[in-house]
Parts: sequence; structure tokens; C-alpha cells
Amino acid sequence: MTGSKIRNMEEFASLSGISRPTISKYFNNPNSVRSSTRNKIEAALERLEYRPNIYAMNQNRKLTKNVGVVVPLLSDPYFAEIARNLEQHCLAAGYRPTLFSSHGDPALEVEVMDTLRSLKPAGVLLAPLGRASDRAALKKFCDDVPTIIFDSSVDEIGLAFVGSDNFQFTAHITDYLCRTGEPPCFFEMKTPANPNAHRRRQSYLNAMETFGYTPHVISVDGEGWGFEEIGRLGGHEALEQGRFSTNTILCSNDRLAIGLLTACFEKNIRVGRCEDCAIRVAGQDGHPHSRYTCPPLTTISHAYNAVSQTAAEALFAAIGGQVSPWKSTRLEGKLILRDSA
Amino acid sequence: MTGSKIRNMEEFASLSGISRPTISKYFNNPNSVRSSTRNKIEAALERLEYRPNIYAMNQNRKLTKNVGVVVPLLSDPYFAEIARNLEQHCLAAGYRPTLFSSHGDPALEVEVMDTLRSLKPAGVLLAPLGRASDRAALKKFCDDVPTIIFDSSVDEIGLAFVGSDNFQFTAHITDYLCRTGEPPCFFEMKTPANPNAHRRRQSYLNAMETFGYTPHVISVDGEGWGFEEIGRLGGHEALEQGRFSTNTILCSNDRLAIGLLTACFEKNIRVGRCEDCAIRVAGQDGHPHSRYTCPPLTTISHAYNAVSQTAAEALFAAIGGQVSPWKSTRLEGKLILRDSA
DNA sequence: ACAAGTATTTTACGCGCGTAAAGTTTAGCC
DNA sequence: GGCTAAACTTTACGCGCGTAAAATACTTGT
Repeated sequence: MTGSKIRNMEEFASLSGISRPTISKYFNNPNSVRSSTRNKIEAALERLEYRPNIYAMNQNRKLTKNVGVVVPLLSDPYFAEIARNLEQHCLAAGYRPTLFSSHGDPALEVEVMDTLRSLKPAGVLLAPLGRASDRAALKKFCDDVPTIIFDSSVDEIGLAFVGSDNFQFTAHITDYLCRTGEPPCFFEMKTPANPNAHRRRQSYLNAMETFGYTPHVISVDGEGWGFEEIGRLGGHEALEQGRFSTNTILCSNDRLAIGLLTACFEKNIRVGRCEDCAIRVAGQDGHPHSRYTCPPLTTISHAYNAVSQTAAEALFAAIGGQVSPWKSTRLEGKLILRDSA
Repeated sequence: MTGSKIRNMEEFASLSGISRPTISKYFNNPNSVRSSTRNKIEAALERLEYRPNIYAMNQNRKLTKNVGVVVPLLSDPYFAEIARNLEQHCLAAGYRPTLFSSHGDPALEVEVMDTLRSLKPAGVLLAPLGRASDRAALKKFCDDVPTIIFDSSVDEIGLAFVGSDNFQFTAHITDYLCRTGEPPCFFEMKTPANPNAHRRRQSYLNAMETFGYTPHVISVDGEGWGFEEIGRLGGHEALEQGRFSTNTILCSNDRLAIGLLTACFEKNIRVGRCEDCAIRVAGQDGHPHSRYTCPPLTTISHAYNAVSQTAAEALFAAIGGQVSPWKSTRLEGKLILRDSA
């Protein structure tokens, strides 16, 4: 770096001996210029330290390189992990990802979509809040901006949906639990935030019927996204009232299970698959924290990488002009055997 | 909304009966126009559905309304929580926050700063990686962009530092542990990512000396940001080798403590302050997850809200033109008594 | 070496808004 | 009602780059 800061592309062009439009073309796509030219530009780039003004770039461009990534709750490590994956796929493909969280609030979700609009993104990867989402606003947004929906599906909105196969999820872990001990009852929130919860309950019911067992669902009260606390309080109540019909409890998700494990601990109930354990508890999601519960949580994990990669690739294909009919991709989860069940 | 989309400010101006420069002024600061004018604009805004083009806005403006928020690891709920707080303070003050994570990688941290530069932000709230950070790059960035450093301090860089008082933190919880049982030994990473860790160790040593006890530090191997696993593996090893000199263990941070609790569970060691518990374990940070460990973790919590508010306000003041000398603000933590110690 | 085809340069305009300056209207006050 | 200061309108220019069209230079194959 010669220290001398370049003001604009014009200046950089003359200093590098290339015309400005060609420089512009290079920044738009380095492979669109002859390699000899590219080398000259890149050499100049190193000694001159110039970066185009992104505002001027995007202002008069039909399509920006921005990609929005929206998750319902960033403080949930599960979403943070997916967001990180998506971010890196975008970066690798030459896009500029921007991260947003709805923080569990439908009003904020609408605000995020508004902000996103003004960013004029080439595309958006969006995990909706679910039940609480403003469907109309979501639909309108998807009509205006190329959007891939992930994690939880809301109608047939956007270009495509990518997520996990909740039916396979629950069927698989239910099967495991039935084969290794008492058939499980199902522990869930009465009014779950996420539509996946309904699929999981249904899948549990189906699986139990298939296996010839009587299903039993325990639905606990609680609003919002504080799943652990809901699981803990609901767990206490259910334990006190003897609402668990068997010694095996399949939770609708890992965070609920984490709360239930805390409740069990507080009630001095030994959890696990050992001889002297009173109950077994399993979760669903492969939450980053599930390894560190006591006992470590048996769960079924999302294919984090595959989901993010599939979603990202679908978006890039759509941005690239590939038109394909709406499609739902649901990837299978992998059972993670640990000590809790 | 009349449905008819407005193309630009010119059009919106004529349709609302106000001149374009005044509209521009309004968007820059709604309070800078007469209230009667403001009402007219806002009425038009509702029926016309117009939003200024942010790229055109920022391209020829000396100062944007953008604020960058950078954390070292967004998948750590502790940082996610602080980031959420900061984000909301920015929004409330009329800024446009953008969230970035270094994902524990120094190279990424540098990349984030590069991206941030091109965003021409009015200011940045940055929590550095710490030990692994590229000091020179950080310093250069802070020279170019008004930056408040938070969480962990690296030299006297930026406009100011806001974080927690690690000396108070550790002294306070050490005091508590000494008063309620055996004096603690200190469990930490040998090469911690975060400089706060050094302060905490030192504070532990000071406190123990003050109280007239012999300090004992257990430093475990492990690189990176997978603190739970480092705590778990290190915990196993330390337990097997009998390296814990007392029955009370103060961990350098909550995530390490979470790992240690898992190790204890796996070794069938009962943790807590009950009669038949073998050891007590305490953490530091008030990690969102600490409530749900088994047993729930006694810890000392950051003043999340106060830290974010102080940092945000310092930045806004600096953006507003208030020049003040570099200053370090360290807020006290609050002891959270739970069952683990 | 020559043709065809592609890459680059030149030239020129426009994007949507910030901003400054000068003139005009409005509001507030005695 | 007349004064002043503030707010507004008009006019005009510029920001840094995208992009289109036409002219020119280069590469490639034979």
C-alpha cells in the first residue's frame, strides 16, 4: 500500500491504466475481463488500496449482491449455528450476507422485512417465527423479494422451503425409544411457537399407532420463546400430578427437554437409561447445548450443514435465473444416542 | 396505501405538496422541520408508502446512520444477548445497527472490520476476540472509525471501553465461597481467548491472599472457543489426578463451569451445597444457560443492560460530537445464588 | 497475414439523494 | 401591524458508480 488513498473508481482507473467501465465490470465479476487485464487490476489493487463505494455501487444497479439472513431468535444457539452456516455459504458465493433476528417478536419480524426491502437484496434466507408471524406481510414480502424459507414452513410461500423432515425425526426417535424400553409419552407446549411442533406431535401419534402402542401427549402452558423455563415449570407440574404415563418422555424439542431435566433434578428424579434411573428423557433438534446437560441428552439432530447448504444453493440458483416451481425439501435427522434415554 | 408506488423523493415531494429538500431534511431528522410540515409529510407517508433509497442517501452523505455491532462469537448466547441489547439501543436512538460476528476467528475479525469500513458507519460497538485479535488492524480500525470497545479490553484503543469489573466479579464470588464453605480453587484455561480471564485469575489470587488462604489454580489445556468441551475434558483429567485441592471450584467462566458439571456428572460426583454433595462449583458471567444446569449454577452476572446502555450512550455521545478522553467503565456484577455452590 | 470475434476504451447519460445559496413565506412576539 | 428569526422553496450542482452504444484494440484460428 502506497498510503495514498484513492477517492474513486475514476482515479483508480487512471492510476492502474485501465478504463473505468472495465474496472466496474471487474468488480461486478472478476471473471468477465481478460486475464491479463485482471492481473493488472489486481496488481494495482494491492499497491493502491482501493475499495469501491458500496452505496454508489448499489444505488443504480438492478441487482445488489446483498443477501438477508433472518432467524426468529438469534440468542438460541440452534439458530445462531444455522445463521453462521448460511453466512459462510453466502460469502463463499460472493454475496454480502446481513444477519437479522426477529427476537421472537412478530412486530420486529415485520420491521426486519421492511428494513430488508430497503436493502434491495438479491435474495433472502428467512426462518419465520411461525404461528405468530404476520402471514400477509410474509406473503407480500416473498412476492417482492426472492426468498427461501427455512426451518419452519408457513404455507407455500417464497421460492422454496428447506428444513428438516419432522415426521422422520419423530418417527425415528420414537422407534428407538420403543425398541429400548417403555414406549414414550410426548411432552410439548400447548401453543407452540413453531409449526414444526405440530408435525412432531402428529408424527408421534402416527408412530405409536403403527407400533401398536397407546400414545399419550402432555401439553403444558406457556407463551413465548423461553422454552427451557416452560419445560421446567411444566415438568414440575406434570411430575407432581403424575401426568407422565410411562417412564419415557419424548420432548418436542431440546430446549423443552433441558427445562424438563432441570425439573427432574430439582425433584431429585434420576434420569437416564441406567438400572436405578426413574425415567428416560429424549429431545429433538441436536441443540448445541444438548451434549452438556446432565445426563447428556439423547436427541435427533438436524443436518445443519445440509440444510444450510441446500437453502443457500436454492437461493443462488434462483438469483441466477433458474426458475423452478415451489418445492419443499425436508432432510432427515440423525439420532444421537447419549445417556438420557 | 394507495398502491401507487413512488419512485423517488422528487415524486413523493410533489405528491405531498412539500419541496424535496424539506423532505430530505425530514428524513434526516424529523424534528428539524416545523410540526405542521411534519404532520403533512407523515400523512402523505401513510397513504403513499414511500421509503427513501438508502444507497442514494448514504452515498453523498458525510455521516451515515449506520452502527456496526461486532461480537467475537454470536453462537454464544452471552454475546447474542448483549448484541440484542445493543441493537435495540441503536434502533431506539434512530440508528441502523448491523450485526457481525467474528466467529472466533481472527482472520474473520479483520474481514469484518474491512466490511465495516465500506459501510461508512457513524460508529461501531466492538467486542474484540481478545488475545487472538490482530492488534495492529484493530488499532488502525479504531483510528479510522469511531469505536467503542466492550466486553474485553485490548490496550487503550477506541473511544472508550465499557465492560464488567472482573476484579470485583471474582473478588465478590470468592468472598462468598470463602464465607460459606471451603475456600475455592480456581479452574481456568491455560491459554484463555479472552483477556478478562487474566484479570479474574489475578483477582482470585488477590482475594485469597487478603482472606489469608492459599490460592490454587488449575489451568487446563485447550484452544479455541469450545469452552464447555474444554471444561469437561479438563475437568475429567483434574478429577482423576486429584488436582482440585479443595471441595470448592470457582470457574473462570460459566461455560467452563458447564463443562465441569458435565464431567462431574459423568464421574458420578454430586455437586452442590447439600450435606451429601462432594464438591461445590461456581461460575462467572450469568450465562443465559446457567439457570438450567444440574444443579443450577451459582454465578456472578454481568449487568447486561447497564453495560450495553453505557456503551451505546458513549457511542452516541461521541457521534454527537462530544469529545472526551479515553475512558474505561467497568460495571459491577451481581451474585446469583443457586444450588451449585 | 487476414478475417472474425471478443475485449476494451471512449463517450455520455442517468440514478436518487445531499447540500449549499439565495430568495420567499411563515410563525412568534411586542 | 410590523418586526425578526426560523422555516421553507427554488435552483443548481455534485456524489461515485452502472450502463449503454459506438469506436477501437486485441486475440484466435487458419
